Amino acid sequence: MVKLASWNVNSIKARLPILRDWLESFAPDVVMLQELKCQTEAFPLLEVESLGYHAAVVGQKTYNGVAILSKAPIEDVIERLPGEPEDAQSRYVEGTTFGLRVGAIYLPNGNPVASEKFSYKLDWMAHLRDHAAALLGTEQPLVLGGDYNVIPEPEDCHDPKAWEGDALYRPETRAAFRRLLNLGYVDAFRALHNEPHAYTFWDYQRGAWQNDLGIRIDHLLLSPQAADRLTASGIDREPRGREKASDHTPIWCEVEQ
DNA sequence: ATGGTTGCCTCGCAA
Repeated sequence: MVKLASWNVNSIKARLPILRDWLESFAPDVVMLQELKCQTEAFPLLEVESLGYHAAVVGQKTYNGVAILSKAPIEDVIERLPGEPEDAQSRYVEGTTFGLRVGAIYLPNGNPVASEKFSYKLDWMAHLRDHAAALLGTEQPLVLGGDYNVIPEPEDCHDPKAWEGDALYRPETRAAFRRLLNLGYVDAFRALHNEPHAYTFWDYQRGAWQNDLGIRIDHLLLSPQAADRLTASGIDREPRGREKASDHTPIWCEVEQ
């Protein structure tokens, strides 16, 4: 069994105490991290290695930044989304570990919609789709996980009306996410859970966590060969309730070896 | 319609 997780930590430095506790207690084999908000050289590599993990890190000062942690070596790492070779933003890292091809994704937020940020998001999603399609051709078990900044369906938020017009819920955004699924990828959470209002992100503001006013925007997408082996999935709400929490909480799945 | 919060790092920007 391989236990994989994804977590937008909203600053690796600010989250290090919670991350350390969670790695020890939850003990995932593979973790996809987003929003490191630090340069690659500033990543706490020794700390992570002392907890028993290898790491592939693509950092950036102040913004973005992604990593894969794994209890096994990570091979054949790529640090950019193919098709976005000159992307100045660190939003993608991919490698092979435990016999799985794993991609860690921090998809652009895209707000405000009436700006170039939204077209950047849609372009990025088109490139992700192209790459995800190419990967399927390899017939490997694939896990593309991360903060997609996409609310797939109305039941993935508390109040769809409140999200109308937002880049996370725009029809173009949801269609682009469906185009990814339509290639043959499976949402590891939705494949095994049909309950609505299961969230992965709660805003720091307006008591969103206390009132469970969240959104489900972090996803683990599995290729058919990985989905065949899916045995469990879930959302670990525990870290979101802690002091100095990230605004996201970890999602996870288990696949048979 | 606005503001509320966090993290960066420098007092504004992104989320």
